[in-house]
Amino acid sequence: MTSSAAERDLRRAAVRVTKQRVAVLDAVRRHPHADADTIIADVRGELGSVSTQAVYDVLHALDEVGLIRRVEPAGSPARYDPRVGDNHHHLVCRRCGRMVDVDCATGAAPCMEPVAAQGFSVNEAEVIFWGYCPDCQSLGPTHAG
Amino acid sequence: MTSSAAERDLRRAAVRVTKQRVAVLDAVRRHPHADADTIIADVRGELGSVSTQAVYDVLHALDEVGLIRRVEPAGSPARYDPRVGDNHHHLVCRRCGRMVDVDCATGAAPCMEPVAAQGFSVNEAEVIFWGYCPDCQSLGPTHAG
DNA sequence: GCATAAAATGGAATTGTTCCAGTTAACGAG
DNA sequence: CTCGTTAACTGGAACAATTCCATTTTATGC
Repeated sequence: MTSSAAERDLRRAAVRVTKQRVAVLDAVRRHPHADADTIIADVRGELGSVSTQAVYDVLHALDEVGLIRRVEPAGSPARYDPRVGDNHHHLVCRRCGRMVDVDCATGAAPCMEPVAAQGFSVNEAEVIFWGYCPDCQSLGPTHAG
Repeated sequence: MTSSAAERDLRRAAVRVTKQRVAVLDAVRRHPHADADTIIADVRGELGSVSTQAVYDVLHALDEVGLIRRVEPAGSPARYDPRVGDNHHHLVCRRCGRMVDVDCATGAAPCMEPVAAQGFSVNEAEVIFWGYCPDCQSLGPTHAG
């Protein structure tokens, strides 16, 4: 088996390369914004078996070295985003939970403005837009309307 | 005991007024951005005893009628904010979890811009600024640096 | 190949929150 | 102001997502 993209990226990030790690990174890339359960299921499909713990460990490790990004919308388990290195934001459907990327529409990181508000030193602005995805608009809100 | 502010607000919101509800609303107002545990402890201090469930129920009810607002920063239990009706955002300390309100610094709801992005209909923009509070800046990051 | 430290395993434990069935209490009608 | 209806509260069990722990396995440097 030749060196996959995931494998190279892991090696470059100076972390040990294991089949579990390669599989998890590939899974996140195949399913952008998926939750841990989805990743675990996908990885099990690839490798036959992996411990739940291993997947959580890998997701943390990948997040730490910046190969993936953890996003945690209110009321949802954590999601994992393979797109990193830019400061894009997210749009989440209130009904089905679907999540898509959005570039900061008003320019470069407009929301970083209040850098020194109340004596805080701010280094990240996390923006989540809530609404309804195309499929769910017709159906109307199920709850939390 | 005369009708308290909390009591009046509840009545106006057309929900039943119970001592638990009054106590919870007062507790949230006394401790802005507190989590459920803190509210439960405070309410128990006031009333002697309340079921955990009752407090959760009330918090949900108050959120639903718009008397409080639920905020859920990543990695933290839900917090409850008594300030409602405006679209202010939050600043959260990575070290101690302290949360403060911030008005949207770049004008009126600048982050609502991508209203129709990708076919979604957006009706809320949630912004969380991450950084270090004045007290924690000197101490440096404990983790997640 | 061998040593060693990092990663994976499996199982139990936590945390925050919700579900459920039964009891209590608020409040509108009489 | 008593009664009935229905919402709210109680207590206890259940749950989902995640983490902790001790042990075993495995990737990588020498």
